[in-house]
Order: sequence, then C-alpha cells, then structure tokens
Amino acid sequence: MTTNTLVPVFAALGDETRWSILVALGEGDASASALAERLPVTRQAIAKHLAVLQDVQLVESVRVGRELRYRVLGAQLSETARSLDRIGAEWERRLAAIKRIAEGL
Amino acid sequence: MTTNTLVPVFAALGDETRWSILVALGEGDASASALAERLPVTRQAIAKHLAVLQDVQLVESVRVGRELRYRVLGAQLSETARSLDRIGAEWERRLAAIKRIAEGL
DNA sequence: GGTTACTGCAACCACATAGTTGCATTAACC
DNA sequence: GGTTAATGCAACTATGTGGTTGCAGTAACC
Repeated sequence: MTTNTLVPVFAALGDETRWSILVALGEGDASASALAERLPVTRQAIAKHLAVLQDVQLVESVRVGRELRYRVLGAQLSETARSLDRIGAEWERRLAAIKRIAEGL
Repeated sequence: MTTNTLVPVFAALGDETRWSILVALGEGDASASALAERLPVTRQAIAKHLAVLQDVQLVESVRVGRELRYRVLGAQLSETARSLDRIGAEWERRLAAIKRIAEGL
C-alpha cells in the first residue's frame, strides 16, 4: 500500500464517533438506523460516517430486506497495520544508527 | 495501547502535510525552519504540525545550538501498528465465523 | 395495494483546523 | 556586547467537516 491510499484511511480512523461505529459493528452487522438507536448521534450523521468508512474499505454494505446492513472489514486494518509497521521499523533502524554514532561505537 | 490514546495518533497521521513532514524527517533530523525551506508551507504552519506530532509522540525535539531539531520516532508507529493488527485480526475472525455459518458448515 | 419503515438528498449551522502575516523574543555567534 | 538568525506568540481568514432538521423517495411487509 502506498502512502497516498494510506492517509485517507488514517483520516477515517481519526474520529471518535467513527470508532464507536466500528466497535459497534464489531459486535455484529447493523444498519445506519439501528446504529443511530444506540449511539448519541442522528442516523444521517452515522450515514455520512459510514460513507467515509466505506470509501476506504473499512466497512462494506449488504442489503437485507429493506435495510442496508454494514459489516466491518478487518482486512483493511490489517493491511494498514502492516504498512505502518514497515515504516516504523525503518525509522527505528535509522534512529538506532544515529544513537550508535552518537555513542561513538 | 487503549483506543482513546489511539485515535489522536490516527488524526495526526490523517494529514498529507504532516506525512510529508514525517517523510522529510525520516531522511534526517531537521528544524521547523529547515523543513519550511523544502516544503510548500510556512514555518509557522510546520511548527503547528510538529506540535501535533509531538503531542502524540510521533516526533521528539532536541536543542542543537540555537535551533530546535525534530526527530521522527518509529516506536509510536510500531505500537500503533500492533494495536491495529490486533483489532483487525479480531474482526476478521468474526467475519470468517459469519461466513462459515452462512455456508452452513 | 396501502402503510410504514427504512434510506437518500439538500440545506444549513457551528466549530475545528490548516494556513497565512506580522511582530516579539531569545540566544548563538562573531 | 551587538547582530542576526532562529523560535514563539497572536490575530485573522478560509475551508472542511461533524452535526442537525426536514422532506422526498422507495420498497418491503401485512
């Protein structure tokens, strides 16, 4: 994953309400209306958040009867985690090299 | 790491300019003024971004002469990546269970 | 087939924040 | 010790966005 596809994912994850939606979905698929019943925001606000989450493939939607259920996708998280880990490891390596030089070894 | 400390880190990572700062710092420590010379924003804008990054421990600052140099910290990224991976794995497990049930096994 | 429950769209508000300019301050360096 | 190059602080602007209300549309259910 390149960092241009990465940044929108982080932006999506950088909001408390969206996390509460993700956590709620983690306990089971739900529609925007159903989510609105247990979260302290309106259905429309939730619908917007779900659109953001769907744009970056953190959730997917499935029609069930007359409702549109959302499902959380762990795969995107895992991939993002891998990218982060790679970058972090690189920077840590560089930092370690600097420290070694600073200590005159 | 709990998700309340996690969200601000994602918010910090969800901005293109901050990423360009992080990437620039990845090539070597630099001051806000030095970064301003090679990025298309003012020093003050960069200073604000650095404050945000420092708040969530993605960078640290070191005084060198009269300048304040910033250094990127991979450790925070690695830790964040681990948290993400744990959560993603859980959700994937749940999804797999649902699929198994759906397939009637 | 009529009701009703759900989704979709649009306009609007308030606040956060990315960005700017301008000036004050401070402390290296010669 | 004076100059100068760095950081720090403050005010301001503009845009993005999280949130709301209200209404229109649509399709499932009885």
